[in-house]
Amino acid sequence: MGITKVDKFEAVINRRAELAKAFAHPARVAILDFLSGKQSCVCGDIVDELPLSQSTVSQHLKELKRIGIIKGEIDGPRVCYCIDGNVWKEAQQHFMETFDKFVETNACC
Amino acid sequence: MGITKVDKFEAVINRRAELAKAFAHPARVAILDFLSGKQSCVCGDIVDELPLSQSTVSQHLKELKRIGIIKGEIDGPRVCYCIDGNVWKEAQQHFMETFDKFVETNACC
DNA sequence: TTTATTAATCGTAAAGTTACGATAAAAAGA
DNA sequence: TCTTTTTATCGTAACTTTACGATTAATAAA
Repeated sequence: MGITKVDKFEAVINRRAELAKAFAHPARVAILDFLSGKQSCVCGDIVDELPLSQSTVSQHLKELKRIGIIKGEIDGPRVCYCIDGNVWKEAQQHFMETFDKFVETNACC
Repeated sequence: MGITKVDKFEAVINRRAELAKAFAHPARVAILDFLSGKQSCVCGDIVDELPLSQSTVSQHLKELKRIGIIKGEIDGPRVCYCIDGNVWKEAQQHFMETFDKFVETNACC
């Protein structure tokens, strides 16, 4: 099918999966890494940073915007992108909760 | 195409994306959440926890095993699953580095 | 030995993802 | 106004993912 049964899971679970999806492709990891390393908006040069075509990069940026983890603002002929601090924190919180839940014991395989 | 150009990115970037992929589907989030909440291996009843068929769950478990974040051990007719502590830590480290890199400033959109 | 039980694998259908070139749109600059 | 620059969108191809039922394999239980 290729269709994820989102309606069968709780909203938190789905949101967690969606936020993880932002980081689940090397191009998006590279984009987010690039943006998070800057102290201000990045205008224009994201495509030059990636080994992919302009349309493909644009598609990945669209997906990141859909998830909400980045914001884009039109600045003349260019577009300025940056991390959305609130969603970034939301993601961080989700992952922290996830990782903190596991406590290793020796009762295991 | 649907084929990710893994060869165009650094190994760290690709590994980071792969680890995120473990959390990028609600079924896998639910499985990992279930396993990380247990103090020992979970034998058998993962399928009952999920609103998906046995074969679909098995497929997700296979993917998680491929990534390395869970381990499976045969125990009679059942299989016991648990989180792989080392890979769990590896993922935690990757995400911590990722999230810590971004420092919010007011110079932005 | 025969019969459950449990999980993996197979086959397959449907939908999603990734990628690119071409085209369109929008604004700046000549 | 015309051209250039930049990004989004369209169209499309190829591959991947998700999902399920059916089957197989392996072990335990009767």
